[in-house]
Amino acid sequence: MSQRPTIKDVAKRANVSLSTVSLVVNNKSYVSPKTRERVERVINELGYHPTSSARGLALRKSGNIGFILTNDHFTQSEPFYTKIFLGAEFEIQKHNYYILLATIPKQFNASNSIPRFLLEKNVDGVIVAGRVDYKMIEFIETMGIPLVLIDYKISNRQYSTIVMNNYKGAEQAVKHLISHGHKKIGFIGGELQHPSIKQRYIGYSEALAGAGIQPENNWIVKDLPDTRQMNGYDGARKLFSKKECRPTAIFVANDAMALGVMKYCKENNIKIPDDLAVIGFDNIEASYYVEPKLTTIDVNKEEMGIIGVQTLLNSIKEKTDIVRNIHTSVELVIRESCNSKGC
Amino acid sequence: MSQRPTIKDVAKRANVSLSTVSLVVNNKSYVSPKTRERVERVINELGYHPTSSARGLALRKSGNIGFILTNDHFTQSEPFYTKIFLGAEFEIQKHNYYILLATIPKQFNASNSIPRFLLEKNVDGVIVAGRVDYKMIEFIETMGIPLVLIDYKISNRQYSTIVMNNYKGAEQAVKHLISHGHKKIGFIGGELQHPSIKQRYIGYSEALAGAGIQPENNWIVKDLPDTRQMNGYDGARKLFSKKECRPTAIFVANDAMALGVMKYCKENNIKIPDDLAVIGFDNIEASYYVEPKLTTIDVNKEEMGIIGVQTLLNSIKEKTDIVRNIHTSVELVIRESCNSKGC
DNA sequence: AATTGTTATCGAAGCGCTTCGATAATTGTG
DNA sequence: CACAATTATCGAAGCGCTTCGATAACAATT
Repeated sequence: MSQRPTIKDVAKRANVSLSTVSLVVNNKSYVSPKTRERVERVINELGYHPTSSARGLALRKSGNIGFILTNDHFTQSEPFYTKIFLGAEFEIQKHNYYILLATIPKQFNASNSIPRFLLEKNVDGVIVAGRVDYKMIEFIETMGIPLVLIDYKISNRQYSTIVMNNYKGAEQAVKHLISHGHKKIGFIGGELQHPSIKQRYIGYSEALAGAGIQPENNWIVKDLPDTRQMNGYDGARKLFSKKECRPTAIFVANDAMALGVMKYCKENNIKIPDDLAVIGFDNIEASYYVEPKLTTIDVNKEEMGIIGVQTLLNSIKEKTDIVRNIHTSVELVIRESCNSKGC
Repeated sequence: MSQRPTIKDVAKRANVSLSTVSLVVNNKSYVSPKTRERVERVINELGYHPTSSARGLALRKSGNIGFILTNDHFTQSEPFYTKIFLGAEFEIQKHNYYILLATIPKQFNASNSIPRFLLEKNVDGVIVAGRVDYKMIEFIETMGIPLVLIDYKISNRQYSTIVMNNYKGAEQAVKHLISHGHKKIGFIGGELQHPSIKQRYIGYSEALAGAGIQPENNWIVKDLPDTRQMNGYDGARKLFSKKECRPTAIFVANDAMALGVMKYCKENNIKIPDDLAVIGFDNIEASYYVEPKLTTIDVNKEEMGIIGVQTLLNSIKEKTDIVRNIHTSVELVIRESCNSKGC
């Protein structure tokens, strides 16, 4: 079984020195077109690929980046983080890096939760996806490793961050409702201290303001304890308990709650979209299977991963600590839940 | 900013040679307890960790193993493969390896679907999870890299394989029904050419035989085109269209179809578990949320990952090509869908 | 006391690559 | 045409580790 070829084999066969081969491979410095071409041919003939550990040793770089998330985020059935990871994985290939994935427990514990690649300094940078214990972030910071956060915004601290454009998504949703003639557009949401939800609420408010609509207080439910489906149900009940001047459309802060709203409507004979238009946010899988299909805002998860990688790689290249905050794109997906004409 | 310590720093500080430090770290050969202790102390003081690329270069091993699955498997909402990966990741840490994950398209294409870690020989072994294009397998084989398949059995070929114990699971399911007094126990399943489903059917048959029960043909539907929910629904319809001698219990070959069966029953006023006991297989998330909660067979996904890693690491250590076929454990989870007394 | 075996430590070579500085070949300039 | 500047190639050192073979110290056996 022949060993895989090394740079030496290539050099010998192409009748050049090791250095020249290396220069060709990394296309650096001056190499004449003839020799470059010859070396490249030999590389193809032999199927030569540089060994990453040798290269890593010489360059004092690992060629890896770390990807950290909590294991409950990773295994949740909505493949949100999985898709972010997929985007990252896709992008990283182009840059000839590898991703080392580490899942950590929700409760961080310095003695056993630290990914080995950090201890061994086997990564040139780290992506953290989703909320993790802040001590984890601190640890990475003290190691001086470039860091990018995806879908996790830490206020008061300066980290490069990739988040979806919640504001714009909300705005689009509301504009869509307005374009259908709706004027009485309600909002249902909870956990307003959560930055994403807050941005969605702001987007809602400003879109209305932009259209010259002054929302009434009883169109709005924003004191729900969290963003689960049952709270959407409760929110709808609260909202419809007040008889006077009901909204004809509702922007719900996420799909899970929107499903709850729809459930309430079904049970109370409120027809969607005829009596009430409903629009959600997130484009979870269930939003497609519910009856009627939910119109919602899609988040480009893969893009979040891609941009995350690009941002991290930039931070690795430049040595300065530029902090970038990026809002990734968001898209209205029109289905069946708000086809009504507003009244 | 002080560089991270190397083996040299440790040696100097502990007043020994590089070799001795290396021997301590890998605890090989003879080192006197005193020096060992001293070296270890210095290692802790400095926070020394060997650099994996240097080690990899010297040992001509990467210290990585590759984990390959198709991207649709990875992103499906039931986190089956994700959990297998998680188990693998958990186990690999103990052995000081890293996992490099690569997702490949369903349609294999030799020019761009080959994970980079294979081309660069940057892995010491590979795990393939779930069905992938056979050309992928062949490619790995020709590279002479140790390989373990998880949840993917290829007949006629000899690969180490980790699959759940479908036979035993089916047997347990049927025995559970029998223990509730059921004698007329039906089977609904499709895609019998699929090895897992086939094993489940065999387990069903033999469990009945073992109890001295001769199943009647019209208790059994096994010609469904695939294993999706709607086929379970259809299967139930077929089964209940024949009036004579209905089963009092059904073992459905997977939860998805079981859900379909339950839907049919609900629509046709067949009460579960009173009129009909239903048991599924897989323990998907929805099986917990359905009404009544589905009794089913749980598959230990993490264990599959763990055993997969152990098996692969064994193959890497021994140079011989021992082929191991392992059936991982499976567990009855009793919920609400077969609490009836059989008639 | 001489011989053998065991235990402990070390020096040096080598793993496959990058890169600095030296040198050689080529081209451009006045 | 002489000289400088540019382009092309190479040798050697070094990245941080493992390991072979040598040597030394010590213990056990005749």
